[in-house]
Amino acid sequence: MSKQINQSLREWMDIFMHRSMRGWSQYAKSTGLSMPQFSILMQLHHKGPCGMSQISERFDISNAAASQLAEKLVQSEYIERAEDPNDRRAKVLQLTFKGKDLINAGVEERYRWLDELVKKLSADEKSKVHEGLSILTEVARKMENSNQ
Amino acid sequence: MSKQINQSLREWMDIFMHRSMRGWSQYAKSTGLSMPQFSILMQLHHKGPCGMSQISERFDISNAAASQLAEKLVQSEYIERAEDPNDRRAKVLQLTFKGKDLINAGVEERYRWLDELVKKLSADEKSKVHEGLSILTEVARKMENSNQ
DNA sequence: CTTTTTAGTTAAGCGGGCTTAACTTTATGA
DNA sequence: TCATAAAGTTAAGCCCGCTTAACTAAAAAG
Repeated sequence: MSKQINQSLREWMDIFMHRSMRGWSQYAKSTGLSMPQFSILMQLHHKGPCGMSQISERFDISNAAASQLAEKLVQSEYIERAEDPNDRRAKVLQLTFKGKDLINAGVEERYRWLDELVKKLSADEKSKVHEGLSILTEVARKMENSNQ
Repeated sequence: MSKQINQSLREWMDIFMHRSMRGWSQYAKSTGLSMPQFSILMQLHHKGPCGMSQISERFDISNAAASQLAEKLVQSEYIERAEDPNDRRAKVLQLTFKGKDLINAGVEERYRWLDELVKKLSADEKSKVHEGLSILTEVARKMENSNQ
């Protein structure tokens, strides 16, 4: 049994990860942004506003590199860089509307692929998939939160 | 019902994609390879041996760029570049043992995270997850194959 | 059997990401 | 309060990926 579930998780991961990584990098390319720049937008989308140092930690680059990347994103109006009211040394980075639109369009594209999948399922299959995924998602979320 | 399943697919995608993309890019970095180089290894891992032109098509870069990237991977012994016996203009790129090891280690790392997840599930939950994922994987595989 | 097309390589040059080093400004602590 | 640490910025310089252009060699087409 434990063998079986591991097997199905692995197959699923191989297919889905490859597919979606390809999708994201193609989308990033189509926007004209480099992967590092695009990844910062994704990070802000996923985790919300943060400071410059969180970016450099998250991507394991120097503060200088983070600052330069952020500068470009500010120039192209995908993010906003404001002074942190609690610490005037620090900055708060967050997506502008333009930035949010860009990411959301990418997310939608990915969703569309999922929708195609769902269309091919019977009602019974849908409910089984739903059940399985809900379980997985919930436990994954718990793990993410407890790990930090 | 269709609403529900879409919802669960989306939540799941948001969490898992973010997590695994972060994992892969950190792993790529830890190997000392650039993302473009690493992606070529992933592609060969996923789809098997192929020619230079398939690489340039897949990543939407020029033949020249593909050739240069491949050259570096050959130099560092992650791939092998041989003449195609059926067409002496063409080359066949494939992973060496060293290249396979590198990718497999990354895959294993990702699997380990999944295993952590599975540990937190009850027997009943495991079987439900297994059932749902098997359905999804199968339909996804069919779609991949029919799309090309 | 020539002509054209296809697969790949090589070199020059551009632009981007990253690092280190030097600097400014603000917060913290002895 | 004065020294030190922390958050960001800026500039110089390196490496890398990518493109275009010029090329070789082999296959396909006429």
